[in-house]
Amino acid sequence: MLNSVTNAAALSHFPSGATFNSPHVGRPQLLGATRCFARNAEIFGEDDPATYIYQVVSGAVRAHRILHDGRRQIGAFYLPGDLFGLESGDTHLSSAEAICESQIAVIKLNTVLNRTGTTPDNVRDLWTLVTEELRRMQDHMILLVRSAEERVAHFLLEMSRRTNNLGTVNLPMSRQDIADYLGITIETVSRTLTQFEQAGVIALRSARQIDLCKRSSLTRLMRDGRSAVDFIGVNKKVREVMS
Amino acid sequence: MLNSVTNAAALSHFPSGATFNSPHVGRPQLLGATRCFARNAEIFGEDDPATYIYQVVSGAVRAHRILHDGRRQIGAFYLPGDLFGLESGDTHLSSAEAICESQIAVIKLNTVLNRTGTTPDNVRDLWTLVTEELRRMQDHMILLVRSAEERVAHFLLEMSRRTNNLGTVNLPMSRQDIADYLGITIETVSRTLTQFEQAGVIALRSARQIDLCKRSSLTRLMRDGRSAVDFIGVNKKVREVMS
DNA sequence: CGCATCGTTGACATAAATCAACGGGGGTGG
DNA sequence: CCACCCCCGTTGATTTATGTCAACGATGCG
Repeated sequence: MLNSVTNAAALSHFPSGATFNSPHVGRPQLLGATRCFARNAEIFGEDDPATYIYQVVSGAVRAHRILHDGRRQIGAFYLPGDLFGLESGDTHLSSAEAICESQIAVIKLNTVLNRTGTTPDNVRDLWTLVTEELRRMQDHMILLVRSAEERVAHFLLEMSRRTNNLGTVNLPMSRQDIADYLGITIETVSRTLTQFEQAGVIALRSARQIDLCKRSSLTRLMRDGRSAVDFIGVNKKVREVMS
Repeated sequence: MLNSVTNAAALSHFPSGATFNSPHVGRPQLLGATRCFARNAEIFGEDDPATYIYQVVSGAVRAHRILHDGRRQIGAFYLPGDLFGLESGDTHLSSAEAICESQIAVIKLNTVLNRTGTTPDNVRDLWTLVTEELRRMQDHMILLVRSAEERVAHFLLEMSRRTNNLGTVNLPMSRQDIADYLGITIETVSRTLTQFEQAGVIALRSARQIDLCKRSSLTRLMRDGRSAVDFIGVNKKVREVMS
């Protein structure tokens, strides 16, 4: 079923986590076969043998782990162009599910590793691939020790950057997905978005479609920790500024 | 200065983050040259070019990033045998510092990548190396969305496992280091340890030397989220059980 | 022995979780 | 096409874990 027409050099041109300006337009398909997954369909499960690596062709994917207390932590979202399934030794560390109907390209990991082991250049490409994933994960780790406001602002900017990078962000995922990605509750996500909207920083066209009206406010929030909602928010910092 | 007597096959036998039973005893030295670093000396800085990879020979290392608000997040501790400096693309993502006086072995990354690019087996070894680091980072990410009690319990068990795996843990790092690693404050670390001690779960021989008296309590705390301090702690769950 | 650093403890503030109720939009079936 | 329903999202009231501020104590080094 899997058609191994690719090679590692080709792989290197699409490092996991890279930024794509027009994710849905035609781009060379990296891996041989593609499979279609329905909304919420499992692509692979935690502890499944890590036989394949994957690339999103269309749609969106979430990778998650279930915690002992039943909570779900989403480690990453993958958008068209992104490679995933690297976060693994012999078995996967996370489950991966399609967020919406998605086409996923697939190739055997062994094929990649075998073909890679021929030239230093190919090894370097593989190295780039995984260090990109490491970078993404480190950034996410840092995110999880920031305030809820900062996490949501970061999320909006990240989604914008990784999709069209324009003023409007289209979110394929639910509030629960966002909450589990950011390590906060669905209520806090909702409240924070409302705060941003009341401050004129964003506009909610619909729950899944958000305009970034004052991108600079979101960026500033990241940089110096000042609230993006400035004189409207409820944070201590903000109240001090108001008085 | 650097002596490249190693090869990638040798590398594979000491994946980053592997568990070592007797970390301080002699083990084949992986990399050519070793350098000695004083307490708090910087091994490499964030955004430094990622020219080398490193292995702890003796001592201990912390890798950290400084957040915009001045806080410091420690991404990992490295103990004797651990490889580090992999968390990088062209430049390092973190700074690395010696926690105490440490001997660090060093090799040029290029040397490793060039030597690796000869056989598929070597590539597989390199793959193992970085996926180990990915695993460690994912576990750490999960840690950061748990309660303070769970974080501290996890830390104690992790340190025990990674050092002698016996009943007594010797901590090379300060409370501030632990706090920055776990994403909580130094006060919360201290209070949690005191709680554990009052519950008889641990005993503090000194601040840096801790006996794990009831390892099962710590493990249970991780597994089902029940407080390790059981009928003594102050958590809601615990109070419910008491009533 | 004195000092500085590190760690502990206490009182209080606050961000976010929890519990609960309500609203609204989109898809389905009549 | 309309209406109903169900899920998803929002909002409000309250609780709680952890942060913050402050003082004190211990430990080890010079």
